[in-house]
Amino acid sequence: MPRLQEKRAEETKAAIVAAAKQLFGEKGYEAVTMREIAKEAGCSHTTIYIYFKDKETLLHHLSVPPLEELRGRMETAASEPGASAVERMQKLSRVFIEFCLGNRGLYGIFFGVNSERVDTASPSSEINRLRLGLFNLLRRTLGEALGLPDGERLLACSRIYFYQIHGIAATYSHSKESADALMERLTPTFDEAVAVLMLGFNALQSNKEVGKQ
Amino acid sequence: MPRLQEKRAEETKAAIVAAAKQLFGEKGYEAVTMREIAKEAGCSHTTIYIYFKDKETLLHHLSVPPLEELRGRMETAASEPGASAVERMQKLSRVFIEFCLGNRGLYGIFFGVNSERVDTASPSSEINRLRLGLFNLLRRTLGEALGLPDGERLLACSRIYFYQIHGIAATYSHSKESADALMERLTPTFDEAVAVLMLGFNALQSNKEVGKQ
Amino acid sequence: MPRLQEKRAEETKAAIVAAAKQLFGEKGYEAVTMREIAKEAGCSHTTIYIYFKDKETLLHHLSVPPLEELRGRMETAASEPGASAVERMQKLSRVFIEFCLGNRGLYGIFFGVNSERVDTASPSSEINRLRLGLFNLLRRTLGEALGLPDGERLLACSRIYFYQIHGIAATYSHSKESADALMERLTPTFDEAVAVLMLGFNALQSNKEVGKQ
Amino acid sequence: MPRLQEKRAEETKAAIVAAAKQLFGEKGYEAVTMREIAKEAGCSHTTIYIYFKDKETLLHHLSVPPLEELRGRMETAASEPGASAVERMQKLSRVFIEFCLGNRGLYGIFFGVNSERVDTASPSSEINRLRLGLFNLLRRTLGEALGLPDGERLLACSRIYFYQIHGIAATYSHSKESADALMERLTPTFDEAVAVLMLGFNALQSNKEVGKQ
DNA sequence: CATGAATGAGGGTTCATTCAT
DNA sequence: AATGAATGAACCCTCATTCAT
Repeated sequence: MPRLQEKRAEETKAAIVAAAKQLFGEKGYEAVTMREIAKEAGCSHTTIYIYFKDKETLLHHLSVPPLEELRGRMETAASEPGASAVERMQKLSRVFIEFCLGNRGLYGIFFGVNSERVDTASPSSEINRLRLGLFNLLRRTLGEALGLPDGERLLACSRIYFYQIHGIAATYSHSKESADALMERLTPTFDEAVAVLMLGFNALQSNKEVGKQ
Repeated sequence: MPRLQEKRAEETKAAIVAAAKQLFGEKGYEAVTMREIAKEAGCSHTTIYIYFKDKETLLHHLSVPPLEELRGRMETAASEPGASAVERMQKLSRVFIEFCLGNRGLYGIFFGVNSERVDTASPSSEINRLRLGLFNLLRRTLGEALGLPDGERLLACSRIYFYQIHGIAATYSHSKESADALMERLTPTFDEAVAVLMLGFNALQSNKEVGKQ
Repeated sequence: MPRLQEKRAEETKAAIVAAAKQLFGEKGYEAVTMREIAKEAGCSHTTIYIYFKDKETLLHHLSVPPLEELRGRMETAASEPGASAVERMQKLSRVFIEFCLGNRGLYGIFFGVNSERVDTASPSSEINRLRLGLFNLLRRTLGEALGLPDGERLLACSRIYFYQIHGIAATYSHSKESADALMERLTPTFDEAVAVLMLGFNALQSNKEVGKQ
Repeated sequence: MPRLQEKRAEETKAAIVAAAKQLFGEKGYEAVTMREIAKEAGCSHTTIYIYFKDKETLLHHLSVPPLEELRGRMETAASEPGASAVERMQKLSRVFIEFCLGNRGLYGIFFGVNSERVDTASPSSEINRLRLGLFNLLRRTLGEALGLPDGERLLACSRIYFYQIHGIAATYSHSKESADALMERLTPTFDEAVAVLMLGFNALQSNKEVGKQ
């Protein structure tokens, strides 16, 4: 009954993942060394290679579950019943922002980086797939909220919307304040940002329709 | 006649700065080596150490002038006569975005960075001062455009505005497309983003005023 | 009933030896890892250490049987009835060459080696013994083929003969072609090499006898 | 006048080359580490990278000059006036063998290895070119000595000849005796080997001609 | 002023080997 | 008997930096 050993192994792996997550988050992918991660995880640096083929693989194993959880939470927020369009978008945005602030530096890895590796390998492309999925979810939800069909118009609005929440995350992703503190302090601002955008989108819409007449 | 030597020295220093600016801009701080900079500048890598204590110092000496130039250009844009409020903000934003995309790697340094080093050294704080200056310029201009007095209200709007343009810069700061190509392709979107925000701000204003009545 | 266990153990050991033999043969000693051997043998890499103190020991335990088999086959070839002297030597050589090419990496270990380790351990000396045995077999057979008594003369001829077949083996021991392919393509050349040597030995003999007269 | 520095640099480089030559020779390419070489050369291991891009480059820079010198010496031997065919071949062979024994382990690198890298890069291919050049020189000289035209016949003879001298080199390339000692002790045998081959080639020739009649 | 030479610290990764189960 | 977990030593290589000229 090698249960005990198995458990130990999973603990080690978890410790590695946790350490890597924290360090990547704090200092960025490149700046973190395998040895640092190992020390933080309380094991030898070679042990990491038992569980992860290399540094990049570690990163990706680290990135996928959180991103999938984020997707789940965003989907929930997007389909919340009995909420106005604006409220839904605000919830969606809060979920996204909170995730980014809770994962700090990792965030930079998810949404920055790697333009040059998009095409190369599979691990990276899985992240890209997830990224794209998030963006599509955003677009769909925004389309419903604005009553816009798929198309250039909606795409442009989605981009603008994405810039906004991406900008929020980016702005605070290096702050020393905790995610909780930031959320508490700034949620009104974030909500207002969403409200402003929605108002603006609608106003633009009206203008154009008026223009058409 | 030490004039000649002095001049030569100035030239060398300028070459180093230019090379570093370009390379940091293209590839980011970490990815550039001192030897690369030296080769691009046409001197030995040891020469760099004559003018700059170390790599980081070089970076900071390098960051200030572009940021100051940016400030200048933004100020010009902000005070352009005979332009509507929206147009002024759009110009301002384009200047900012173009700068960020044209300086890629540098951009990450100006607006990302270094929570842990903000307090350490002085050069960093100069960057912070400049950063703050830019934000104030933005706020002032936006205040004028919206007819808002200084205060919480304007601050919130400025933040939201900043998120937007920061998000734009962040989104494309890792793209492989050239700054020019990106600007050509996306300027309409960027302008629209500004327009949407302005519409939204105004709409919010009206709502509130209506609410007050 | 420890019989069953013992049998299982024998099987495992045999599997390890077989795997190691194949892999060392294919890729050479250094290029093969213990884990590779274990995987090929269908056991854990730690199991290997139950049967063999370390990698080197495994190598030596591995080397002896093939060499003994080679000796057996060479003896058979040497005493083939109803064959001319030249044919016997050709057969003998083919057996040797085929063995070397079929065992590639191993070959280098048998005949290359390790000047610095010859004296260290005993296992090596067993290999040396076998090596010597092979050489003696060669000499004896050649002596019969040439009608030469033991002595300096025969020794010199044997050496020359050995250089030839050793050279053949060495030449192709790094080729990527399979042993079979090489044998098919080059057997005529190898046979001719032997024929040339035998003709040469005989001619030399005649010359000397003529000289004596 | 940086002459002094230049001189120092060349000394260092020479020391590295010498150390690498010795160590590669003693222990083989793979078994030698850059740090070992550096220690032997009396410098830091990073210094090696100033002069040589990487380990393989070092090897090749190390291999080419000796091989070219060998070629020169073999050409001289091949064209020695007033020598019989056999004598010329003997001289040629002695030069080759002496070189191999004098360069021990390096020899294994020149004439063993790297079938798999023949196609990859340039450095390796330069060695291959040299190797081929030597073989062609051998073939040409042997053709003249035997009065054979270019063709399959000569090619087969050349191969057999090459096996012989390659076998000699291989046989003693791991011996602990010095090159000089070996040459002194075994030159008669080597010469005889050549003589036997030449006799054999000629005899074979006669046989065939007789057969044709 | 400017440079080539030289280095130490450290990067990711591999591997034979040991330990606890 | 057999295994998975874990490790330390070592490998090749890079880089910012210093020293002597």
